[in-house]
Amino acid sequence: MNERATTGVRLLRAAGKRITPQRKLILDILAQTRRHLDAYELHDLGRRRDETLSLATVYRTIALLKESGLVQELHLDGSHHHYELIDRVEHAHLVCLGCGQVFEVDSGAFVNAAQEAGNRYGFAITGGQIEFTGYCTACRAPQSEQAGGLGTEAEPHVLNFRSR
Amino acid sequence: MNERATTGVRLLRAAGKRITPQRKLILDILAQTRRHLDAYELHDLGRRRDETLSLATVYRTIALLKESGLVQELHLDGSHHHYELIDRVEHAHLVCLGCGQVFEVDSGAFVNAAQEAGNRYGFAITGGQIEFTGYCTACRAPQSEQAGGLGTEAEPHVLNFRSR
DNA sequence: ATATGTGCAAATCGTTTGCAAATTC
DNA sequence: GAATTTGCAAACGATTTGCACATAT
Repeated sequence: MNERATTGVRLLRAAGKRITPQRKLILDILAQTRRHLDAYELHDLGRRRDETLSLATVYRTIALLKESGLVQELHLDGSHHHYELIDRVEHAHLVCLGCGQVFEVDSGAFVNAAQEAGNRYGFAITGGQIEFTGYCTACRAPQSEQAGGLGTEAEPHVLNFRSR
Repeated sequence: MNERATTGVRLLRAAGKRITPQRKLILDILAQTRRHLDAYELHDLGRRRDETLSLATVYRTIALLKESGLVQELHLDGSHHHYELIDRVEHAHLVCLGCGQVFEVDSGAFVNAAQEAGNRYGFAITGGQIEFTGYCTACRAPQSEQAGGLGTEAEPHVLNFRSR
């Protein structure tokens, strides 16, 4: 079992929750998958290792992990949710309206701005989601472009794509 | 009819869409309401001026306005969507996990960070949503009870994430 | 005149829940 | 052994859709 999953198990146990094979399985899948998974995918992947895993358990486990602060719920599109293990590394999501891919980018600047905004309004920030829509390099090409290209274009980390 | 609503009508018309009393009504409500409305509220408010307005039309109109770029869909909680007329003023949302209130904070810092991130990755940003969860000043005080058991330990993550 | 939009009711989709059996502590 | 968790199927709430009628252009 992945190290991140092991950490998750420890935290769950510390929170007084029982450790079941289903919970371990789901944690492990979340821990070793780079993409943002939705409940259906989680169920699907889970069944490859435990055929009897039910969708209801997937949802209940997700809820548990959310409550325990281990998992973050994302709203990448209007129709359903995606989930990811909460990482110490803050990041923002860039959702391409052309191909549907989701890119993850570091977001130190956003976090700083958030911290500042929080302080200014007396609001204690515990988490959040930063998401931008737009067009990735590939999807931009066919149309008019804008001279925004810097010489050095870093490659964002590709995570996931989905058609609706 | 509100000025913002009038602008909306003009834009719709320009997009080759027909202007119906229902659409005007919904635009007008969106334009003069400060809160972020969900479909149900929109329907409810709409009916006060047109009793026959159907929920289906509300949804269809929202979809139309989204497509036309007039309305933004927000994911303020896990269960359903909220909508707001798109404004030129960028802002982030602070969602209080205690009372559920949504605070809007204007923030140039986020916009700058977004612009920079976009350039860096060759991603053309067209819109987005910045949302943070936490506790507002009023809800901050009452927050340490949760001692759900024997020796339960608190860890770095904020527990007790609440979804509505 | 004709394409488009509407209300209604039924359908769909993601998600939640009641219950009895199975499992963890 | 007691309390919790599971799978199943049915229930749910938000959103969508098929259809016949009404309306905007």
